[in-house]
Amino acid sequence: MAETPPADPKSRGRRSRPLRVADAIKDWVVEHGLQPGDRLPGEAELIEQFGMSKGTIREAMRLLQAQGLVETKTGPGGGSFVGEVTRERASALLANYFYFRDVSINDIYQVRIALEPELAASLAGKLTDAQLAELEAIMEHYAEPARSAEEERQQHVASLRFHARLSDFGNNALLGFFIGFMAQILTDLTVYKQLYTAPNHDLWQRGRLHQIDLIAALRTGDAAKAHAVMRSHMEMAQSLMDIQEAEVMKRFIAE
Amino acid sequence: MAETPPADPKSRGRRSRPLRVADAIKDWVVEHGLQPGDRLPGEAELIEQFGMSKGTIREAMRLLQAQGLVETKTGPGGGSFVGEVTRERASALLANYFYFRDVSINDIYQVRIALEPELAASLAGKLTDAQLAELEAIMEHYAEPARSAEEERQQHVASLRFHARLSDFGNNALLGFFIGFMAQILTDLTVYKQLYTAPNHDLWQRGRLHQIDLIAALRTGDAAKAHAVMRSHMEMAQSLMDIQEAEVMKRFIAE
DNA sequence: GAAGCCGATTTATCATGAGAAATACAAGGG
DNA sequence: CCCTTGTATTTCTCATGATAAATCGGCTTC
Repeated sequence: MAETPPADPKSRGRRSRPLRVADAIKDWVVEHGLQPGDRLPGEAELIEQFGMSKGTIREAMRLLQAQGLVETKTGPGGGSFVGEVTRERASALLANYFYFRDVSINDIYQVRIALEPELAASLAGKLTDAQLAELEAIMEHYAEPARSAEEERQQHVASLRFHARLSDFGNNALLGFFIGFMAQILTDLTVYKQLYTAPNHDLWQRGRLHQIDLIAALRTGDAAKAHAVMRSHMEMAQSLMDIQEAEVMKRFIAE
Repeated sequence: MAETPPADPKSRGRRSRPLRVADAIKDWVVEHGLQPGDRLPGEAELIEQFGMSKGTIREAMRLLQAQGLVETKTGPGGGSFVGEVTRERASALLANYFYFRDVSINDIYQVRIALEPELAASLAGKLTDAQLAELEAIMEHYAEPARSAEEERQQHVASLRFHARLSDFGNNALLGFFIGFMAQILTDLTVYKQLYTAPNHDLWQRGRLHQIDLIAALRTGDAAKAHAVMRSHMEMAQSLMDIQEAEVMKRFIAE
């Protein structure tokens, strides 16, 4: 139980020492099937095991920390722990990839139009009453039409939270992440870039009806209906957004 | 031009110093619009600018390095440079997120079925002759039925490369990444987990016809046909794969 | 004159030790 | 009983020096 990572990465390779130490620790976590929250050996132990200096070990831990694989705490009972890679963190890391690549709002909606109806259909008849209630609670945030740009923005953010929660309820983690990632990007764009500033009563009404219909279809288990409603909803949302051209993902560099 | 990052992150905050230094460097890159390959200040300069010790600065650089945002080289003209976040690296970082979450082959195919036809349709009539030729060249790798499990595996990998290249040709970087990510995961599963070991002449023939039809539809610009063919192809591939249940993404911890 | 070698220089990398900050837990005072 | 205070533990930060890696430029050689 008091086992510690193997000391072999001392062997000369082209990779730097911190990289090799990080590799060794990752392998060690995998082999021992450690779970998020489990404690890793402390700095002192690692120094002893690997026979390397404190700085090298610390740099290795920073590498792992940046990937969200470990978290460190000071104090008694502190140390390094296997980290929980949250969706937020994974999204932030992924956003780096898009920093130097142009992604327009329309690009995001091309993917949303393909994925969101798929999710809705697969969730029809599978949600608990509590989950449906939570979704309806979120909808309360836009039960009334917005009377200002600021209110409109808040409603839009709430609407995106609706989609993000829906993606959490599915049992397909991959699909859930992709949808959640896009919802987060759009949320950030809405908040920081002040998107969506033109309240429109007619579109608000149609959007709200969509979600009411969607909830109903989800409740009754009508997959085809859920798919169709979500598709209409996405297409409407896209037509609202595509005024904004080539709004890119700049400024989304990870934490 | 010889400007260097601001020295303000010395201010006391809750975030650790390396984190604040990393933040400052990222902001500096963004503000100055630096491109991949551009040189960042050397260690010595950063030490001076931030008024922090070498170790702290190095830990900050390791944080950025782990995210693929900087690369370092030794020697004259060496130093730290703005890094290129490749699809491989972004995929590896994202794979960490799925390490503790079960993702089955069927989950991957649920997303592929939604996305790949969308990509094919949007690419119809938009590919150059050179791109079409490259795709046909990849298809040569499975022009003949496989006669062994090993050959079958190689053909499957080639087929995945076909999809990955197709995703590169689109002008939607988001859609391209998602598809490329899944192709990479499936490739790794095929190579390391020895998936797809049962050659089947009938299915091989149908799969090949799909891709021939797809190339034709892409060439003539028949978006609806491209969409339909790709959908059939994905559904067939899924039926081949779903023997493997709940094959998870373990062992895909980032570099 | 061109190609290949080789050392000088620049840069990151590794090591060590001392001390500061942060935190949990327990003991003492109101 | 609650609040404060002390103390042990652990990471975090700093300072400095020595080492290794990689490249540039001049030199030799053909």
